[in-house]
Formats: sequence, C-alpha cells, structure tokens
Amino acid sequence: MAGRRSGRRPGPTETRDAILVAARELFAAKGYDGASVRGIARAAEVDPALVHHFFKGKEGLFVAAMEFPVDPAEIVPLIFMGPPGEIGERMVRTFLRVWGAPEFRDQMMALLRSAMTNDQATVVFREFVSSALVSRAAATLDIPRVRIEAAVAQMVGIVMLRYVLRIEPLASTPEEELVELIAPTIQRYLAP
Amino acid sequence: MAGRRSGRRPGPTETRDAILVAARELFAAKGYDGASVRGIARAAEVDPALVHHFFKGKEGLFVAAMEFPVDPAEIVPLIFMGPPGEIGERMVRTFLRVWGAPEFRDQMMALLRSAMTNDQATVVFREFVSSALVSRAAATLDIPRVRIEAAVAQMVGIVMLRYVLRIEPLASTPEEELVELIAPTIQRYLAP
DNA sequence: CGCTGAACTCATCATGTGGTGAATTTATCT
DNA sequence: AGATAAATTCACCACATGATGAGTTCAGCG
Repeated sequence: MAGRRSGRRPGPTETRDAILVAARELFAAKGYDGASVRGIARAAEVDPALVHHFFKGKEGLFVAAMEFPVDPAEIVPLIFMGPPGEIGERMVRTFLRVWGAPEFRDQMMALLRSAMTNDQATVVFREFVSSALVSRAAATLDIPRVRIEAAVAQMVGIVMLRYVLRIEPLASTPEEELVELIAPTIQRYLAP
Repeated sequence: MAGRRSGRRPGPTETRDAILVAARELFAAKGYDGASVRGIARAAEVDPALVHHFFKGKEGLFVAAMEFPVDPAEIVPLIFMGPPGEIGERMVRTFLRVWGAPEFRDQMMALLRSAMTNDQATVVFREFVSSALVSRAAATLDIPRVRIEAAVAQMVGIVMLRYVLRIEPLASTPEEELVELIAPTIQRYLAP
C-alpha cells in the first residue's frame, strides 16, 4: 500500500483474480451501487486504477464478476430428471444447495441485491429468471408460466427471509426440515 | 429555485409535507443509500438545508417518512377474522391490496429496498416482519413460526417478482387469478 | 407595535465517488 | 540483447454527497 514500488511485479500476475474475488464479495454484500471500486480495490489490496486497467471501469468489473460459475443450463435439468412426483423436493433441494455454497451464493446475492436498486441490474436479473429459469422449465413442463413463477417466487421469498433478512427461526431451520415444509407447495405449482 | 428570495414564506407551511412525500417516493425507488438528501430536496423543490432543518439529517428523514400509515395492528387481524377455511384467501388478498395502494406500496418498497443494502434498514425490516407480522399471527394461530414465515416468504417472493423485478406474466396477472393460485399454499401453511 | 422563534437561502467543508493519463518497472517475444 | 506490451503506482479531475453556520424574512404572540 504505502511504500510500494511502482511498475510491474515479478512472477505471474494474480492481481486480476484477487480483484474478481473481492468484487464478488463486495457486490454480494452491498449490491452494485453500494459497492465502490475503491472499496473493492482496498479489499484486494490493490491500486484502484488497476481495476480500470483490467476491467475498463465498474460496469466491466461487475459483468466479469457475474460470469456464471453456476450455469443454469446444467443445474435446472437436474430438477426435471427423476420421478415427477418428486419435482418439488428436487427443486427445493437444488435451490438450497446452490444458495448454501458460498461462491454461488455470492453471485446470486450480488445479482439479487443489485437488482433491487439498480435498473440495469434489474434487467439482467429479470432476464436471468425469465430465460434461464422460467423458459427452461416451461419447455419441459407444459404448464402456464405463472405457475412456474409462483414456484420461483416461493423460493426467492425463502432466500430473502433466510439469507438476506435472516429472520428466525427460518434462518436456522435445517435444510431437510425446509424441504419437507416447502416441497409440497412447489409440487402443487409444477404438477397440477 | 434560482432567483428565490431568502427568508420565510407567507402563508401556512407546506414544505415539510412536500419533503416527506418526495422522500417516500425516492426512498421507495432507490432505497435508503440510493436516495440522496439533495435528490429528495430537488424533487420537493426545496433547499437541501431545509431537510436538515426539519428532520435533523438523512436518518431522521427516513424515520419520519416510514412512520406507518399502514398499521399492522389494524391490518393483520383482518386476516384472521372470518372462516378459518379461507385464511389463505384473505391473506393473499390483503397482501395484494396493501401493495396495490400507491402510498402503502411506497413505504413497503422503501423498507424492502433499503433492507437489501443497508444494515440498519435490515434490522428495522426484520423487526417489522418478526414482531408486527409473525408474532401477531403466531399468537392467534398456535402453529410453529416457520410455517408463518414460509407463508410470508411466499408473499414476499410474489411481491418481488411482481412489483420489483416485474417479471411477466406474473406482473400483469389479475389479482383474482393470483388469489386462486396462491391461496391454497398459504392455507396449507397456516391451517395444517 | 415589537420580539422571538420558525422558515428559508447561500456559501462552504470534508469526504467519497468513478475515471484518466503519465511514468515506472517487469514479462515476453524476436 | 533489444523492442514491445503488460502490470503497477501516483497525481489528478469533475462531480456528488451529507452536513453546518450565518444571515434573511416572515408568523404568531405579547
């Protein structure tokens, strides 16, 4: 920080990734508008100007940080494989698993939080839910989209109360118990 | 704005309320951190310093703007009056009605959006859901709190997809159709 | 009338924001 | 070895933010 020599460092460059990691963390915690380039740089122990050098500004950083490590094309089909009588169960499990894994959660959290206050992020998130989730499910299930969206709404709501607002006892209820409680709801929406 | 004379205006003071109205609007649209005192003052066509004069800073403004016109103590009991077989229906209807009315929605929206990125607002919102909604319901219903929270989660999720993210077709689905779709879910949670 | 306090404007501060351009040092390719 | 490109730091810019204090004008009360 303080007495750091100018110019390129010896050895291979790890800085870019350090920035990305810090960015995911801060975007997840404060959303797009709330997180600052300088704050991210500080967290990555890096000069703020490097962020621009690598990502050409805050927006570029966000886009780069959001490049999915959680690919819906891989995850969603898992929900539809297996006995149709257990779709609800599988969907709840999948959702909770994704939101339980720190890396995935950070990215989803960043998207969610950002979508609440930033218009562009709203569009991104809407598109994500619409094409990546709803359309994919609609193609397989042959039921009205509202039903799928009702199911998504239930899961988004759970995520909100559990991970964002951390309302007890929901926040500490074990996964299995939640599956038991919520699965029938999803089942009813998706397999009427 | 420009050539406005200094000093107090003739006639009764309407400025304070103008600020409150603008504040509710902007807090609802951008959340606590996103909305700025200056922006609010601009919207109210008022000098920013007046905000401090009246409310002693941004935080005071927010608190004043959030003073409930929607009193849960009045609304929540409505859900429990009437045939227990229709609790689900009444809850969905009440929720949608509150979020449909522009004044109420602004305040709820402000709370929701703020809670996503501001820690203090998170606490306020959590307390609101916990005491104003869940505890009140738990006192009447004699079922585990998780069940009530699952119901709240379902409604919060709907609100998110419908009013915040505006995902179609959910965003344009008529109230009655939604009631039909969602009510059975709530019913199952609240009357097991 | 005259006084006090409230309503109102203006100039100003310290801080934080995203962003730019030049200078320096190293890696990498020929 | 030499040249080019990339990584890094530093010194800035223009602007927005929340906040404060002083000064002006009016309402309301005696």
